[in-house]
Amino acid sequence: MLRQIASKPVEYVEAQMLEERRLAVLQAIVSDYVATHEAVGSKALVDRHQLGVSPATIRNDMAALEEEGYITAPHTSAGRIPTDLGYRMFVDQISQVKPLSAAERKGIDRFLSDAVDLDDIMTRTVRLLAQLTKQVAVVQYPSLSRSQVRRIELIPLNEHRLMIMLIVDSGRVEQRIVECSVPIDEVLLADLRARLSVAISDQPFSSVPQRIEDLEQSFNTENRPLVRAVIVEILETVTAKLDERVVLGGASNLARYNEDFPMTIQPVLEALEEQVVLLRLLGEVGAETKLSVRIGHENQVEGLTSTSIVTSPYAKESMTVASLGVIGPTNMDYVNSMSTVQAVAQYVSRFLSDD
Amino acid sequence: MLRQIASKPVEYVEAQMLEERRLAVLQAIVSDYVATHEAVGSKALVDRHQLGVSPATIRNDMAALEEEGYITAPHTSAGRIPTDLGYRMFVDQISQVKPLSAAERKGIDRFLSDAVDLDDIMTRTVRLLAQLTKQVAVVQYPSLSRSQVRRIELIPLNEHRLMIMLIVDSGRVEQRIVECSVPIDEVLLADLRARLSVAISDQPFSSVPQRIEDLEQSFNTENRPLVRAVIVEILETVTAKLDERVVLGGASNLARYNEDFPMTIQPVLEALEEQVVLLRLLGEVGAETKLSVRIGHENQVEGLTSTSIVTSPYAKESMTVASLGVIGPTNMDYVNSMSTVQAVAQYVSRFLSDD
DNA sequence: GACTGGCACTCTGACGGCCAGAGTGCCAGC
DNA sequence: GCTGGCACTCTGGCCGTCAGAGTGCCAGTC
Repeated sequence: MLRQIASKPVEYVEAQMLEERRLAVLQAIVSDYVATHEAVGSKALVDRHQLGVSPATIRNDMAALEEEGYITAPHTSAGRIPTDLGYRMFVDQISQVKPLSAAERKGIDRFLSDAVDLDDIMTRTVRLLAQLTKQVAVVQYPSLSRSQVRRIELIPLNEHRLMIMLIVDSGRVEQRIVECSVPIDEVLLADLRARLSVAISDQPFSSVPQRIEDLEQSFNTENRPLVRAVIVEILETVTAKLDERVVLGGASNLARYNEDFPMTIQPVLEALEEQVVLLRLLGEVGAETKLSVRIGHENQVEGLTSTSIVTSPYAKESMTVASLGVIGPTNMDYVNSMSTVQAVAQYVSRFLSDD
Repeated sequence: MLRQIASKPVEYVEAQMLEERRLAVLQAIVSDYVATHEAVGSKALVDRHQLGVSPATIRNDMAALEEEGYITAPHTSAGRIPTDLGYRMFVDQISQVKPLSAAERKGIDRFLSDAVDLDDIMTRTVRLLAQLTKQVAVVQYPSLSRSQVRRIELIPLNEHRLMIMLIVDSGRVEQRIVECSVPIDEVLLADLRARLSVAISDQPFSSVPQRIEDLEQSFNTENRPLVRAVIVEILETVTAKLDERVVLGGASNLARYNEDFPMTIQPVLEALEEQVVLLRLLGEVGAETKLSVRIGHENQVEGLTSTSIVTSPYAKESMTVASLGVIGPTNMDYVNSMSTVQAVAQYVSRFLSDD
């Protein structure tokens, strides 16, 4: 788990050894603290880990680590706890995430494979994540902005109402209802549907606006109000923020941390109720292509500065479409969270792709 | 707010007066406790309410009320707090719910009228309820079992995949995907769609199974696999439990009660994460046609025996379609919760109906 | 120069005693 | 049936104390 150190000239070896032990100490502090949620002292450290030196030595290392900002003492005579920076260092040292056991993988596989549609996949995924990590899970629906329109349907509901239905390659279906002042003409509708279909079928969402903006011109003046109304609704659907959906699960896990969590959970719950906030959390990392960890204050989001967030994008046919992840206290079990999030993201990607 | 008492023979008037004062005392205790969340004593009671008697007298009444099980003393020398039975009595005494102020009504109206579709109405409603009552809100989607099929569409996605789309009068749209082993024949599809449409359009969901079960017989043997697959999916959609959707909001309000709430919030959060539980809560009262209040242990649901639930059904065109409500501690503000839930239910009904 | 054992120092958290405050139950009197 | 008075009780806050844990520093050793 520790970074492998290449061989160096002899004179540096000793200094390197020291450096290496410091890292080991930091790592030991983090893992002990994550396990017990209690400040860890020098004696406990040498007892529980094979560090090969005395507590006094460790104390010196700890003083140095504190100096460097990796750990901090809650008060004079308690042990040390990691700072956000300390967690960051710890996480960065994890070169490869621990693979899940065969049983775990099998469990994920089985749980997801029963899903009947996209909603079901999302719901199951969020439950799975929450259950496996014992934390709050978030799963973003495949983003429309990275999807393609598969098909468009215009379905008359009655004389004056029309349902627009956009079927997206990721399996999402977006509907909008248009009210028309004039009775809907079936022939016109078929024509409009056909032209819209030609214009945007199998095209990425992002290109839809430019592809349909001129469509109105090709219709008779008398028909334009309807055409315009439909186009406006499509544009709204394509651009509206609410297209981005997020599901949340395992909020009750937050309550478990109540005892040793430095803050009340209310601000966290509040933040989590804001879709916008969640999207920002997931979206910010969307650009990246791999597992991402944000620790404590690294989250700019108010109310979540005492939490850490582990996210991973997932893909459909090798195209990243959205992200998922878990949110927990900064003293969460990073190793487990990271491996679980990664594994689940892989499975979801697979299910979406060979769907 | 108190029950009006009809005139009685003279000899009963005095006893009736006593009875009446007891009720007033109970009512005063409940409203004080709800306001302060602190056990209320006899002196505070006479100070804050015009009871016209001395604390000592009140103490006698309180002793009687305690004897009867309406209130209880946390310990020898604290004030009294209402029992579930006491709240029940209090709630039953509320003959008519306080109407909301014009401003409040206007606020609700404005907030809901911006909704663009059913999802939006549900989301807005849940937020509104949570915000107005400062409690956890639950809103059930219009139940499919009480809805009618408005229209059915069969949309081929590619040669082997077909999307079934059921459009429901309440505005919900249910989709299912069918995989076909044989290539989909457009003509057959149009035929099937037409016959399905005749069979179930504008029919209640509950009658769908019997209406389509024989449909398969009228097709050629070679086409039956596809027809059967489609019918099976429709039946699943119609009967599946997951049709019943519930949205939840304002969970962060739970955290506010942390301090004076006798229990931890974890079991409550857990219960609220179970759709099944929520549905049971809302469903049990679904049969009733008006505002319903369940107090403390009256909820059989594990984890929610220290909470009270105020629900109201809402309707579309005078047909009850689902319920909504709020969940809070037993010492919630019943008067406000009841009037808000009722008002919101009315507004939602109105929006659904003149939709 | 790095490590170690020892020692004095400090801070927390648990425990127990103390006391004021609040509220009750009961009783005698009106 | 209501009231004022009184003794009683329980809680919660406020110390003071104390053991335990952990540190920082220093002098000594390899």
